[in-house]
Parts: sequence; structure tokens; C-alpha cells
Amino acid sequence: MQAKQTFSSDELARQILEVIALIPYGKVASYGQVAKMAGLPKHARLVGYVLKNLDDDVKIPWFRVINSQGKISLSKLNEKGENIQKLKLLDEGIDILNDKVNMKVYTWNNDMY
DNA sequence: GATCAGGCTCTAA
DNA sequence: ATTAGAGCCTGAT
Repeated sequence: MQAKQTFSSDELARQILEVIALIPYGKVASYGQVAKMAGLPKHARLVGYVLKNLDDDVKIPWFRVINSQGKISLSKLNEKGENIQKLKLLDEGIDILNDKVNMKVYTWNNDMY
């Protein structure tokens, strides 16, 4: 029995996506938080890597994932030149001030699971 | 197998 | 509160 379970990268990515898919409407989670819930305490960057590479066919609330500072790391812009992620979050009723989400209120807490 | 880069996070200034 | 530098781990070349 190995002290550290050997998850293949595919399984890992799948877990990450699964966790993100669990983020409820109107809530956000940081990369580190998602990674930790997926069983990866220090793989916040991997989460971003996965999301970056995820297929358009996969429909998950990737826009509900932000960095620990409550900011949007991606400058994904739409035709209007506005941040897609920001618009999505605003549309969900998440208050964003100066491109920063109110983490105290909208951070998703579900360690109970 | 070594090296580079990345949607990050933490600590210090 | 914001910015800057260092750390950590994995995927890709």
C-alpha cells in the first residue's frame, strides 16, 4: 500500500472537473480550494491548467473558479471587450467590486462533504 | 530525463 | 489593500 495513491492524470483532471461541477449557483471557489477538495492540496495551478485545456463540449461552471485573492486571472473577453467570467458571475448575482469578488460572502464552503 | 511555462498561493514590503 | 518575489507540482517539449 503506497502512502500516496497514484492517480493518473486523467483521473485527476476528472476529479477536478467533478468538484467544479458541484459549485452551486451564486457561489465561487478558489483554485486552491477546488484542488484541496479534489484531494490535491497544492495543485491549484493544475486546476487552472485543466480548465484552460477543457473542451467546449464540457459544460462546467469554470467561471465560478477564481483565485484566492477573489480576482479573475483570465482576461477572457467577449465581443464587447468585457470579461466573460466577470459577466457570468455578475449574472449569477455575485457582487464584483473593482474586478474583485466579495470572497467573504460568495466563497463556496462545503468541507462537510 | 531535463527544462520551461502555467486561469495559483503564501509571505513580506 | 496592492504589488513583488519565491515556492510547489504537473503537463508539455
